[in-house]
Order: sequence, then C-alpha cells, then structure tokens
Amino acid sequence: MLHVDLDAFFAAVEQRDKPSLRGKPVVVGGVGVRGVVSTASYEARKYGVRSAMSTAEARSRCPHAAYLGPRFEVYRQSSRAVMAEMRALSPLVEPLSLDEAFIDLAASGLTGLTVDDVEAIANDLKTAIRKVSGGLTASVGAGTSKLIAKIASDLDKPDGVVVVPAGTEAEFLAPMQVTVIPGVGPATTQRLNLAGVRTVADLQQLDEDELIRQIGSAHGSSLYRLAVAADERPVVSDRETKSVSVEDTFETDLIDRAVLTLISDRMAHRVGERLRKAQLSGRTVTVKTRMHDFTTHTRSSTLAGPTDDPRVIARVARRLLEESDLGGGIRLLGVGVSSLADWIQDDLFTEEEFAAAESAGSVEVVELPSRPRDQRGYHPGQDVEHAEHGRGWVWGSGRGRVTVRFETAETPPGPVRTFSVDDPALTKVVHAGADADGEPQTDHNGPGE
DNA sequence: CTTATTACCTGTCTTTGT
DNA sequence: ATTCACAAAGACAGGTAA
Repeated sequence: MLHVDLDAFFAAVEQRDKPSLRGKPVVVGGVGVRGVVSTASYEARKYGVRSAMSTAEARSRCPHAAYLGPRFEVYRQSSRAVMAEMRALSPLVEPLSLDEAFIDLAASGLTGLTVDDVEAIANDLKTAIRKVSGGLTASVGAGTSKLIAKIASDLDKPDGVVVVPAGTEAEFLAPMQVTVIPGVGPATTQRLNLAGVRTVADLQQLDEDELIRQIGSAHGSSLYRLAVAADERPVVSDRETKSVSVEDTFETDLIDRAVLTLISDRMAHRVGERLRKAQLSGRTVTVKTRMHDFTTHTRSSTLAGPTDDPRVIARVARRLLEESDLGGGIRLLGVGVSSLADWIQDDLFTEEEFAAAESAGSVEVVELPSRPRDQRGYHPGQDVEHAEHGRGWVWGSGRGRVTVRFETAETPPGPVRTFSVDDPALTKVVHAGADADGEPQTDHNGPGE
C-alpha cells in the first residue's frame, strides 16, 4: 500500500500560480480576526508557523509572510488531476482529503514487489503528479498496511519516499512515540503517559485489558492491534457520506436571537441544497453552538422519516436553537443533518400523487372499519396512510398496536413504525388492486389530512 | 489565542421487539 | 388477546481526532 501526501498543498498551489511567492513564506487559511492556519509553506514553517495555529499567532511569528484566503475550487481541480494519476496506477484509491490518499497496489495485480520495485513505482508516481499539477511535490510512504504507509509518508518530508520492508513493521514502530499512530491525539496521549506509556514499545508490552480500561473498549482494542502492526483495514474507495453540515464562526459573539434565527435559516437551506445535490436525505437535525469560552453544545432531533427539504430542516433547527442556552453570546453556530438514507422523501406518496393514483384507479380508498379501535381492521399487507408519516403498509398487528412499514416496491425498506390502533392520525386504509371488496369511497376520518 | 467538516466512540436514557 | 420482563436498538449529548 502507498500513502501519498502532497507537500504543503494549499501553499504550494499558491506559489505555483503566483511565481513571486516562490521561495517566500506563504500562509493559507482564515484571514479574519478569528482565522486559523490551514497550511504554511516550508519557508513559513521555519518561523514556527503550523497548521491549526491562529492566524494572529502566525502573524506575530512571521509578519512578512503572505497571508492568503483559501481558493478551494483551484485546490479541488489540482486534487482531481493528482487523484486521477493515482487511479491510473491502481483503481483502488481512497482519498482522505484533497491532499492525501491511500493506494492499494495489489488491487491492480502489483504483488510480490521488492523494495526497489516499490521505490520505482513511487518515484514514477511523483513524476506523474509533478507533471499534471504544474510542479507540485508529494511525499510517499509504502508498507504492507495503511498504518505503516501513513507513518512512513511522514518520515521524509517534503518530496520523499520511504518504503518499509515487509516483516519489519513491528520493529519499525517500536521506537516511535505513540503520537505517530493515527487516532492518538492529545487526550489519548495524556492518558497513555499517565500509564507510563510513551513509545510504541511501551504499548506493545501493555496488557490489552489494562489498555481498554484506560482509553475505552473500541479505541483500546484497535490501538492494541496497531501497536504490534496488526492492521487489516482495507483501502475503500467511494466511502458513503454519513452527515452534512454547515457552520460559521462570527467576527464577534452574537446574542440576538432574531439575528441567529435568520443565520440558522440560511444554514438550513444550504444544508438542504447540498443534500439534494448529493441525492441524500436524513432524519436527524443537529444545531451546534460554541460559547465565548469555547465550550461546545449540540442539540439534535430525529424525524420519523428522512428529509432534504430546507424548510423542514430550518423549522427543526429553529426549535433546537430556541431550546439552546446562548449564555453571554455565541461565537459559532452550525446546522447539520445525519442519519442519512440513500433514498429520498418523495418515495413517500405526496397528497397529489395519492390523488393521482386514486383517480387512475390503481388504488381504492375505503372507510375505516366502523370500530376503529378494533385492531382486526388492520391486516398484514394492507396499505394505510398516516398523517405524519405518509403511506405505508401493515407489517403486523396485535396487542393494541399496528406496525407499519413505510416503503414502496421500488425502494429499500423504510422505517417501521408502530402505532396504537386508535391513533387518530392513522387515517386511511387502502386496498391496492382490483379486488377490494368494500364499496369504494373517498373518505378520511382523522385530522391531519 | 483557538476554522470547517466529517467520522466515530461513549455514557445515559428511552423506545421497541420478543 | 393481554401482560410482563428482559434485551436490543435507538436517541441524545459530549468528547476525540484527522
């Protein structure tokens, strides 16, 4: 496997496009009062400027650098060209961000390679990248797993190649600080240090149960395996999106609820648009607030069915914002949607579609049984309509409840909901097809029609 | 002083299935 | 057909990390 990392990517693109910046310190990131550094060129790094540092601190460390806002469209374009070169080498490429990706060479039949073979492949790739990107350089790590490739790519930056021979993985890792392992950040490092663990060798000697007690079961068992270089994680291209969100830090803290409501509405619309563009919809709406002291709070609410409707997202976000304590004002507001489904809301019948289907004779509507509290009125396979959840069909009934699955023949199964048989919002019972035996009649007898 | 976006984990409650 | 107990699953909020 290869891990490819473009060197100081955003800054390098700016230097490529503006020759006067070459050889000079360049800092790309937020340029406002609350901006942070995305990328510093190697010239700027000499002054101690680092990613994630506040722009204010970077300015004091390196006042004569060029400070530029990011041009994501340009970076995306170069990224696409570089990723295409990788895919020419092997179809199995997993981008981690605009400037980073894993490549599984075995997926294109490149197996049984010597260290020299891999080095040659990496150098050829770097040449190809330089050619299609207008001179960008990359650092490449290679090894028998994602973990080793990722760590190796960091060892000889910029413009380096490091190949770790098969069989030497554990000894390669042993002398390194635990912080080199992806997933071990400041919090985990501190907990490990308290347990006397500083290097991977220390970690290799620790008891797994002890490790799990210190840092939790999921993290503990995966870290335990990574420490001995046991890493079977596959390279996965086309990973599925699991959430979509928008957030913004304000120049000054905001407290006015009317202002924040308008901002929330705009954010909800942007999220909805992005969901629609990606043909996604989701059930959970989350509002995020960051207080002046940087504490962060989230409030979320889950709908019965997925939506991509900006108005629905905005309405829920408004309510969540109302329930949020703004304290002395907030520095950040965010709106997101998660619990994504790959099928969209209009799989559920709208009122218009229902009426059209009805007049076309493909469905007939009958009155609810005269004793609506009698669950014998619902049979498996019957179609029903619920005021809030749309149209679905009866999955089962009993114990005073009727279970409805919302789906159509063409879609994956929708959510199953259980209602009390006397739920007034459970309105229409529909017999699909021609053999409905009750007298066909249009009727609704509940609220919410 | 401390971005934007996404993913994933955990503890605690609540809901739902059997 | 109804009730009860228990387990599994889901919802929520916060934390960690890249």
